Amino acid sequence: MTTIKDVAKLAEVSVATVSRVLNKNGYVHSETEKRVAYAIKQLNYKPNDVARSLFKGRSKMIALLVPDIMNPFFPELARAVEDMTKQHNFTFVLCNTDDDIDKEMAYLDALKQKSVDGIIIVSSTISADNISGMGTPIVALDRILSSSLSSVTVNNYVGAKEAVQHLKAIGCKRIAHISGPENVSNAKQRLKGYLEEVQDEEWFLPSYIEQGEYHFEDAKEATKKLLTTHRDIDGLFVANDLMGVGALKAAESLGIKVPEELSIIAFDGISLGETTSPALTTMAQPIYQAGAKAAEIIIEQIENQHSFVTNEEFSVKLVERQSTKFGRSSL
Amino acid sequence: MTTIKDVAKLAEVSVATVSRVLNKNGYVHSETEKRVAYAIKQLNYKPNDVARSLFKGRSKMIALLVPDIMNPFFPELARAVEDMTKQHNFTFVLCNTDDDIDKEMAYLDALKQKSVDGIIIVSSTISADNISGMGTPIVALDRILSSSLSSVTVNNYVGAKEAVQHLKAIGCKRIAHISGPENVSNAKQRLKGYLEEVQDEEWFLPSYIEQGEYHFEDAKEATKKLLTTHRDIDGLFVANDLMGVGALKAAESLGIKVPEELSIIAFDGISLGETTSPALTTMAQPIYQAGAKAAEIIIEQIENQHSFVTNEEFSVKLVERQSTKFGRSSL
DNA sequence: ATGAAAGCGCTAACAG
DNA sequence: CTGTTAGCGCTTTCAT
Repeated sequence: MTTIKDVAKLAEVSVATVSRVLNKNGYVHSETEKRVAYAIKQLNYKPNDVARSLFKGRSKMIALLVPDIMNPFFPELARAVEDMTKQHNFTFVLCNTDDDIDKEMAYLDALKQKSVDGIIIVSSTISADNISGMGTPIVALDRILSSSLSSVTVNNYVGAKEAVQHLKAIGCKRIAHISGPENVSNAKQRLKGYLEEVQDEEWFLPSYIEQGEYHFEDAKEATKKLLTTHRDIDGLFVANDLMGVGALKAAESLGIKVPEELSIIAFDGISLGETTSPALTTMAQPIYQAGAKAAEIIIEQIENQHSFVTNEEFSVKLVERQSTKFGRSSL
Repeated sequence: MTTIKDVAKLAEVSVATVSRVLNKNGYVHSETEKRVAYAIKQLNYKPNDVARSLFKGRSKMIALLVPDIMNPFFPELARAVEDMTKQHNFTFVLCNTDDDIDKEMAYLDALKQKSVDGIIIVSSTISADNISGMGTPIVALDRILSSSLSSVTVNNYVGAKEAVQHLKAIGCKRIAHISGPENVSNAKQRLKGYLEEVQDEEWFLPSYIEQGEYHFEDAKEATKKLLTTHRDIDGLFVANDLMGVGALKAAESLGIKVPEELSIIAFDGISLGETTSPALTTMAQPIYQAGAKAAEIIIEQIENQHSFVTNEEFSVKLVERQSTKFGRSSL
């Protein structure tokens, strides 16, 4: 491995001078600089990041912790964070936590020991205590962890209301909800939005709500149960797209036609929703923008050494595909 | 930040002794050990990995480079690598390359500068020259890069043949192929397997092969083109599942019923194929096993400092779902 | 404009 | 069994 010493020797200067040209700071004669640059090229020298990190206490790394890398929502989000971090010359590290507090803490520890500069985290189990005194900038993404932490989210409550309003608008008379995990802030907000829209309807029953994890299979089972007990449901708002395709499958297996007999709308706007038949109507989040924004915030905090709490909330947008159909009121 | 010195001071020993109990090597009196352990707990001390890495020249990190994190195949693969590396106390780093040689080289450089211990790479652009003299163990996964490199793959050729044989067995008379990128080794093998099965059939035409990237949209377009020019095709072998769902969508948009009028079989066995209607028949790879095996190999190479070339090839298995249907011969 | 030297936190001889 | 010390490769005062 070639080190700064080798370069110094070849260029016949001290290591300090090499370091100066490497970091473009301090004075160095243009002649000397040329010699050093030449030596660097000659030896194909690359500075050792580890040594640099040790001295600086910083590593030029940013990590993203996500609960489930197999849910396509998170790769899309990760993609955005990756692009933005790379653009600012940070190395991007993606960590999968299974929404398991132990894994999360293990990662947080490991990352701290590696002098990671900033952490973006999607979590529902971490509390403010867990991260106080980390000494590393942290921003919450997709889910709110604590009011003392910067966050980037979408307006889940309003989006959920709009989803239900859409179902009403196309003529649905009995609207049910497959909700997400109760400990996840965005699932709670989506449920709240749903409730706000339906709780005063005379047809509403608490059993119109079926809960599941943010997984395909879970949603399939939940939907089957729901549709079996309530054959009169003609509209379904599902907490996210991954569950939405599960709901689609469940309806199919029960011989219920979507959208003719049942309209389904979900939430997220991931591309998975475009691959199904019928394609899934959804409240689309600006996923890429959200990820990019989180990255921007963390980079800002890192580079300016501050920690103002910023809370960014994007809004979601109805994307009509084939799983909802206008004119149902004529049934 | 609390360092080894703080612990030494509190325990009233030298830093060497603290280091000894930390690494459980060398002799240390059990009394002293207790004092040190107590001090460590007291201060909640965690050794600084950066300093450790600098000294050792190793970082306890393993990286996986994948071409497209948005293709669900890779998160599944990543999941396996992650589990296995974590199990051996390595930190796992996932990098997205877009199959772009510049990004790949940039990552390889960055990872080397961070003293990453081993790299698992899924690539079709990297050549042996690019990685010779990296000094870091590398293993190729999913795609073969060079005969001098350890690799973990599946038997694409045989799998492809079996896929076509399945279509024949259920009575397909005109079997076409949507192939993957021509520079990707597994796509080439799958194409070869297809050709081997069909080239001597009297109905075979070169235009029964349509090529595309490993993407949903690409496959959709390719399939539309294929099915529009050849209305007599009744069997379709698609290079991977992501493209397979694209093909499904294309057939739907042309009003061609799957599997009644057209049987479709793809390759990979990712869970995406279970979410569509009809669900996708596929040649399933042991994705998790392959990822885990690649991780095992790299860990072996790291821990035993050797670099025997190992080539592991798994076989694939037919998973019949709804996009292929028996009894087509009676048409 | 340049070099010498201290030190980031840790480990591994070496000496006792 | 324990402490002293020399680095790992780099950056940054502090001299000159």
